[in-house]
Amino acid sequence: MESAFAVLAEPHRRAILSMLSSSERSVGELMHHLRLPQPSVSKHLKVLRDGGFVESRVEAQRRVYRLNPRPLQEIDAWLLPFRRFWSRHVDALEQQLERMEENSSVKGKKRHGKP
Amino acid sequence: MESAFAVLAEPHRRAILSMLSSSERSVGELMHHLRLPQPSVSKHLKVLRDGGFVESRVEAQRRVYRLNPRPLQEIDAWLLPFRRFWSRHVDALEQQLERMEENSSVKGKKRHGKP
DNA sequence: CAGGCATATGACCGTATGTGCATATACGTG
DNA sequence: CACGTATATGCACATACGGTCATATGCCTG
Repeated sequence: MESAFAVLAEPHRRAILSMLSSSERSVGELMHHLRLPQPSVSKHLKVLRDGGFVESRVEAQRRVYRLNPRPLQEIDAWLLPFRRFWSRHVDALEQQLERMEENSSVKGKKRHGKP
Repeated sequence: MESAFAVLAEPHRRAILSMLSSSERSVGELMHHLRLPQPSVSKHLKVLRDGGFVESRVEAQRRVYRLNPRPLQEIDAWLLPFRRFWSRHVDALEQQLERMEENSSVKGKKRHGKP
């Protein structure tokens, strides 16, 4: 698993993180919410653990998982240069859209025809 | 490809986006920088196009690609709830770290107790 | 119009990944 | 100590993905 993004590529894993952002949860709770068999949940949790997204606490037989924000903070940091980009280019993009509109309305067509 | 995160899971694609954040580039330029065969570059560009991350402009035989910030903005938006989480918990985490420090310095990375 | 450059697309292959099932492990309780 | 609950792990399988090679398409130039 090379990057935090690869971990987040999986919808169930994002769902787990979202659930954990509101509060800690046991595997059973996650399982119930996600409507996913327990082994799947455990495996996703392993990926999340290995990626540093979550940590677990043992509570009797339960493992209670909680969020660890660091990897998400790294993603936040990765976005930084792009934020500069889009704040610089907001107006340029709007102009671009206007140009596209007045230029043609057939943007869906793929010009593959042969002459 | 179900999500923007899946698109970003690929390191070469992130590299492409980073390159495009500084300026537009032709496929050839990207190819040269990434040291990747041209078909690979084109395929990654297709994924990025389908995901809305980039747009291309035709310039003679060249296709010049530029960044489209929207999908990245969506990711930025997805991070919002987590930002609230980590700003709420920064101090808690610091306390946690201090506790761990004063508790023991030999715990290392035990995480997976083996019997 | 032929030829060449720039890019896209298709087929094939090896590998990684998510899922399901079966099972192992750990813990609490009678 | 046997049993049930809660979670993790190993195996098998199908699928998706990235890389490579070969080829198609598009455009420019002589």
